[in-house]
Amino acid sequence: LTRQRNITIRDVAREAGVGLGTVSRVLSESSHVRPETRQRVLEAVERLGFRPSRMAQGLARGRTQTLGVLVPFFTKHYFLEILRGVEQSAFTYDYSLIVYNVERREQALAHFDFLGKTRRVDGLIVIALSHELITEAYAEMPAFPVVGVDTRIEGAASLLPDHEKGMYLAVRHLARLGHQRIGLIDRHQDPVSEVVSQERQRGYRKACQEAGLSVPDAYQVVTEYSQKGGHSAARRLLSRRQPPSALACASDVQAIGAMRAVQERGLRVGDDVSVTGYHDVELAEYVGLTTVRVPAADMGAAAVSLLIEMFVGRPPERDMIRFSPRLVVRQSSRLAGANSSA
Amino acid sequence: LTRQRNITIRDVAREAGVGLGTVSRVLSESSHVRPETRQRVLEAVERLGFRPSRMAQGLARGRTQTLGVLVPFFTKHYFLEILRGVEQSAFTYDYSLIVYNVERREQALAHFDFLGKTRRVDGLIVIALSHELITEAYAEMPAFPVVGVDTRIEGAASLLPDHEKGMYLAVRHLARLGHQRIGLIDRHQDPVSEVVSQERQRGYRKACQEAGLSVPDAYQVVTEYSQKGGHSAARRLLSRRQPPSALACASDVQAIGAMRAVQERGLRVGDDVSVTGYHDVELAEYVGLTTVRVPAADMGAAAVSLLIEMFVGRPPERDMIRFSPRLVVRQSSRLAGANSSA
DNA sequence: TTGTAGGCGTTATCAG
DNA sequence: CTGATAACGCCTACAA
Repeated sequence: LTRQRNITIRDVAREAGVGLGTVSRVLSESSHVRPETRQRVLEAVERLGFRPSRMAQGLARGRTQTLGVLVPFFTKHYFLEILRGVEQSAFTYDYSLIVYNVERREQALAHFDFLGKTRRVDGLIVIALSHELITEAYAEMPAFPVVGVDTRIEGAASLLPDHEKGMYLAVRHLARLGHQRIGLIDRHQDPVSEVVSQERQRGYRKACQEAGLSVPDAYQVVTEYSQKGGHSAARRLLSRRQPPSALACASDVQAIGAMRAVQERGLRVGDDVSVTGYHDVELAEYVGLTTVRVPAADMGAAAVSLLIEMFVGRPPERDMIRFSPRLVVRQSSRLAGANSSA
Repeated sequence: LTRQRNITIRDVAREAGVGLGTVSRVLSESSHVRPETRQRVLEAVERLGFRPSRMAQGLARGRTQTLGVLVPFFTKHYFLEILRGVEQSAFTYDYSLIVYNVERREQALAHFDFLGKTRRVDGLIVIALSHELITEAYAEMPAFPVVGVDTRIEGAASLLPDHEKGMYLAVRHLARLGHQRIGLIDRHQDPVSEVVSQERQRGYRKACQEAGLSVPDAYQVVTEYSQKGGHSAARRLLSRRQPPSALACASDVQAIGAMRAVQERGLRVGDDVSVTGYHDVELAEYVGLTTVRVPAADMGAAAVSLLIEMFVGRPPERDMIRFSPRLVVRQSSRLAGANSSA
C-alpha cells in the first residue's frame, strides 16, 4: 500500500501563490504579513485542509509541545483527579500529554528515563511517586524540566498538599465537637512503602494542643493503607480502658474500616464514635464520611503552569508549593455524646 | 539561555569512527552489520548516553510510534479500566499514548480533528463516545486508522461489550434463583443522551422467555443513568399490585438507588427483593451488589492490537468484535423468598 | 513585506 | 557490509 503524500506547507504556498516562508509566518502569527497575502494563505489552507505536522514543527523548533505524565495506579480516583487538572490546563496551553501508568517500581524508572531522554516531551510531571525513586532517576538528568505533584523531588519543583494542615482541620473539627479523646490512625506513605510522613501527626498534635487535650502515644497508631489496616487499628483503640470517642484517619479506606469496627462493637458511627477520613473518595460521600479533601485538580493544573513557565526560562520562585486541603463535614462526625464508655 | 546541542547520531558516528548510516542500522537492527563494528557503535552509544530523538524518527519514518486516545470523563472507573488496558498493551508494542479527556461534545470533535490531522499519532482509539458524534467526525478522514471501544463508528472497527449477553446472564441468574417477577430498570445511553440501546432489553426478554416467565411491559422501565433514576423507578415498580421480587438494573448506580428504595419500603435487599447492577464499580463490592462485569481492560488491550495490525496493512476481519461480560454474584441476589407481598 | 537557503535528527537509497 | 546523500516537513535567519 502506497503511503499517500501529505499536504505540506509547500502545497499551500503553491496554492496561494506565495513562498513557503510566508505560509509559515501566517500560521505561526509571528512576523507581520500583509493582510491580503495573509488572507490568500488562509484560504489556501482552508481549501486544502492543511494542518501542520507536529513532528516537523517539533524537530524544527526544538520543542514538542507535549508534556509527559507519570501516574501511579490509574484506577485510584485521587491520582486521576490530579491528572484531570493536568489535562485541562495542558489543553489551554495547547500542549498534548503523553501519559504513562506506573504500577511497578521498574516501570517508573524506565518511563522516566525514556521520556527524559528521547526528547519527545518538553517536560515531565510526576504524580505521587516515592521520593527516593524519583530523586534517583532525576539525578541523571538535572537539566530536564520536571515537577512533582504530591511527591518531593530533590532539586526539582514540587507541589504538595499541606497534610499537616489537613489533619489539623480534621482534628480541630473533632475537638470543637467536644471530643476529648481523639485517636489518630495514620498510615504508611503508600501500600508498598514503610515510610510514614510526619506531617499528619504534627497536624494532629497541634490541634490537640490548641484544644488542651492530652495526646497519649497509645492513641497514635500507624497501619497499612487499607480497610483492614483501619479496621484492626480501630478495634485495638476501642478496646482500651479509655477508648477514644473520635478517630481521625489518614485515608478514607482506613476510615471505612474503622467505621466497620465501630459498628461491630455495637456502637453507632457519629452518635457514639466520630470518624474522619482523608481524600474524599467517591465512597466517602456514599457512607457519609466526614473527610479532608485535597485540591487535586488544582495541583495538577498548577504543575502545568509551573512547567511551562520553566520553558520560557523562568525558574520557580520556591521549589515547594503547598496546597491547603479543606474539610468536608458529613454525618460521621457529631457532637460528643453522653455515652463515653469507660 | 542557550539551548544545549543534543547528542545526535552523528556524534555517535564520529565517536565510533563510522558513518552515520551505520549507526542508524545498528540501532534499528534492520540491516546486517559486522559484529565488531556493531560493538563499537554500541559502546559509543553507551559512552555518550545517546538516545534517538523520537521526533526525528517520526519525521523520517512517517510514523510517530504514538497512539491517540479519546476518553470521556477521566473520573469514571469503567473508562479508566479500558484506558488501563490500552496503556499496558501499547507499552508492550513500544507505543506511547497521547490522551485526551473529553467532557463536552465540542471537545470530542476538536480533539478528534486535531489528532487525526496533525500527524502526531499513527492511529486513534475512541472510548465510549456517542455513535453519531464520532461517526460524523470520522467521515472527514476515512483513511485514518481508528478503532472504537464501546462505541460503534460507521466504517471503522469497533470493540463492543455484548450487553445482550450481559443482561441475559443477570436475568437468568435471577430466574434460576426462583424469581418469577423480574423488573428491568434500563437506562439511557449516557447522562446526556436520550438514546436507549435495545441490547439489554433483548437479553432480558430472552432470559425471561427461556425461564417461561411473562414479561409485562410495565416491568420494563427506562430511567436516567443515576441513583435517583434507579431509586424512583424501583419505587414505582415496588408499589405495584404485583411487585417484582427482583430488579435487574442497567448500571450499578441505578441499582444502588434501587436498593435504597427497597430498604425505604421496609424490605431487605437480597432476602425480600433481589437486585442486580451492571459494570461492577468499586462501590458494588462494598455494598455487596451482584453485578455484571464488562472486560474493560481486555477491550482496551485488544483495541491496541487491532490498530497496530492495521498499520501493517492488515484490515480487521470483522468490523465489530463482541466481548462477553461475566456475572459477579454477591449478596444482593438470593433465592426467591417466602414473602411475595401481593 | 516576502522569497530562499540551511538546518533540526533520523531513515532510506544507492553506490562502492 | 559501509559511507555519502537525499528526503521527511517545518522554522528561521538572511537577503531581496
